[in-house]
Amino acid sequence: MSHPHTLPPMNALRAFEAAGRHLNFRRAADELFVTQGAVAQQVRLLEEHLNVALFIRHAKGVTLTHRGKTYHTEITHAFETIKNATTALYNAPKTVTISTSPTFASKLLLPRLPHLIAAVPDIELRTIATETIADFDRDEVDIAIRFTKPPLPTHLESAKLFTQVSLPVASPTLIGNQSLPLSLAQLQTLPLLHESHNHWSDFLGVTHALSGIVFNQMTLALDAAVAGQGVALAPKAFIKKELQTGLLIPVNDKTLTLESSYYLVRKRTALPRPSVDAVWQWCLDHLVDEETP
Amino acid sequence: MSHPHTLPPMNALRAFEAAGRHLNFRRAADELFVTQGAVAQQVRLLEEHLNVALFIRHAKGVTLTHRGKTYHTEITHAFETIKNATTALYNAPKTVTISTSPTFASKLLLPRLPHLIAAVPDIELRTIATETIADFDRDEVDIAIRFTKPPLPTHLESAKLFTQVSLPVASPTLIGNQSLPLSLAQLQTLPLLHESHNHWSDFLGVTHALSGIVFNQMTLALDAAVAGQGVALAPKAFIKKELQTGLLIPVNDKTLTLESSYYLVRKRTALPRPSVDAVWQWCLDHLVDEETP
DNA sequence: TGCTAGACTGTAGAAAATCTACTATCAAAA
DNA sequence: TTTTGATAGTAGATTTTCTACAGTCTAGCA
Repeated sequence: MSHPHTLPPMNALRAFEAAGRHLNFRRAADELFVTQGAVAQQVRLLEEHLNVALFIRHAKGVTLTHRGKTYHTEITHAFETIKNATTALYNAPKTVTISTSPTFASKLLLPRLPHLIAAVPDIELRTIATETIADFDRDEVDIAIRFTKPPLPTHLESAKLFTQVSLPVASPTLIGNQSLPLSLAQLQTLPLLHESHNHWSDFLGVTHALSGIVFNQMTLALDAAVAGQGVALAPKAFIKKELQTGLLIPVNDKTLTLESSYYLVRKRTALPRPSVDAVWQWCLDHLVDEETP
Repeated sequence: MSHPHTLPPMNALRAFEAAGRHLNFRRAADELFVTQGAVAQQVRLLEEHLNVALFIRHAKGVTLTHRGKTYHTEITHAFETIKNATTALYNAPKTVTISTSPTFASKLLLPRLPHLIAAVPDIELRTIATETIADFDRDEVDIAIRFTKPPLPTHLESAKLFTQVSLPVASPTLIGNQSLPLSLAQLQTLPLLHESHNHWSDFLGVTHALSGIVFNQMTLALDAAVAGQGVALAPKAFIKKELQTGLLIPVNDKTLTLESSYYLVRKRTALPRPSVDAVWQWCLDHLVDEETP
């Protein structure tokens, strides 16, 4: 007896589809890389399962019965759908998603993005720049750039990009004619530009509250510093250009090295991801700061 | 490496389809009557084959990735097609095809057809009445009624319906006031109605050509006899009604029994065919002539 | 903070399905 | 009549698939 609610055996269906298309078990077998007997067996199995004669066996080949013909048309349709969907999946552009902070994105990643795109032309890049850490799974993030410190969970693979070394910097217009370096005392007479993490206290070695403007993103604090609104405690890696062009200058030689560093992070996975590997490698080659290892 | 031209493993696809529908491997496993591990394994296999992550594994269940979602929609479609086609096949009316000669059809089968249809109400009956014997395979004939003699090929199953016993019959109007029975000599003075097989010679025990009208179907010869146009050599089983109603009467008591008989014939087949069995049985019950075994 | 329940992963061995390699048949064509 | 090209059938080998079970993870709860 047949069970109307169960699908027929899939492999038998596949054999039927090929056999019905070729109207020849041997050619169908060749297509499926099996022997003629295997196809004959699978077709017989399907006919028994459905309890319907699908083929008429002649001495020279087979033909489909009326009902077999109808059934074959629909089954072929279904297999076409599967084949197309699978091909589409293969041919879909490989997307790689990079999660990072807005500051890292605007200061280091985005300026180099054209170069990255040129390096991996077949890959569709997606960048998620969020203040709060993105979830690898929920957001389908392939590679994250995170400000953290070891040890990382074992299911994550990581590579250090650079240590965060921060300098007190200001616009030359703010310094005016004061002679550099400024002492810490002199420094505190200037407006301090804070980022949400309060690193000025550490830098200055004080515990009391410090006045100044608080920005929730480092980029904003840097923009403010460039605009001459105060002194920012800026990670060296983020202000290379400003230092080079003289838009910002260190007000003294003291630096603050934080315990956390910037790491490239990704989930370890069983599936090979050549596109992710390529982007990962590009990041290692172009985002590692040699001067602040 | 993946082979774009080969379909993915069918059973893995089936597991993926169920898992994606339930978004839960255990429930998918229950639906497929396997264990949760089997589904997990099949899904993993598919992901490896396609080299695409289809599911995101959380601690509490799974969700589809973007690409998994797209793929799942299409695969579900394909499986729906298969399920519908299969259901349609199950629910298609069972057709049974009977092949017979036009004479047998008009004299014995067609008059009883309403009764047969009533006896097997779910079955769609198809009757092929041809002078030349129909091909079981080409014409997809399930049951044939054939005038033949043993032995039949072993791949055919057969049951004898009746022996063909022929009588010389004529319309009472043709006989007029001649007294019955007629001698063979008297008989030969009347017009003889021939069917394409020339049985009159055998009946009369003569070798020379006999005059008369030749019909290519027995029914036509019988109609001619009823119309008083001559004497026909008619198989008893075909003229029961005419004898009963007196439209035809035997002109003497001599009969001709042919070597061949009417047989019910069908191909032996591995597939169970309850509808064919039912029609076969009805034929045995209602077409066997007890009087001419 | 620790526990529990529910969900997935991974793996070895068992079970089942599938394939191969034949041999047997069949009928059209030579 | 023989040959050829096709399918059927079958036993045993091979491959796939499943089960069973131990491990890991995490949300929710006490």
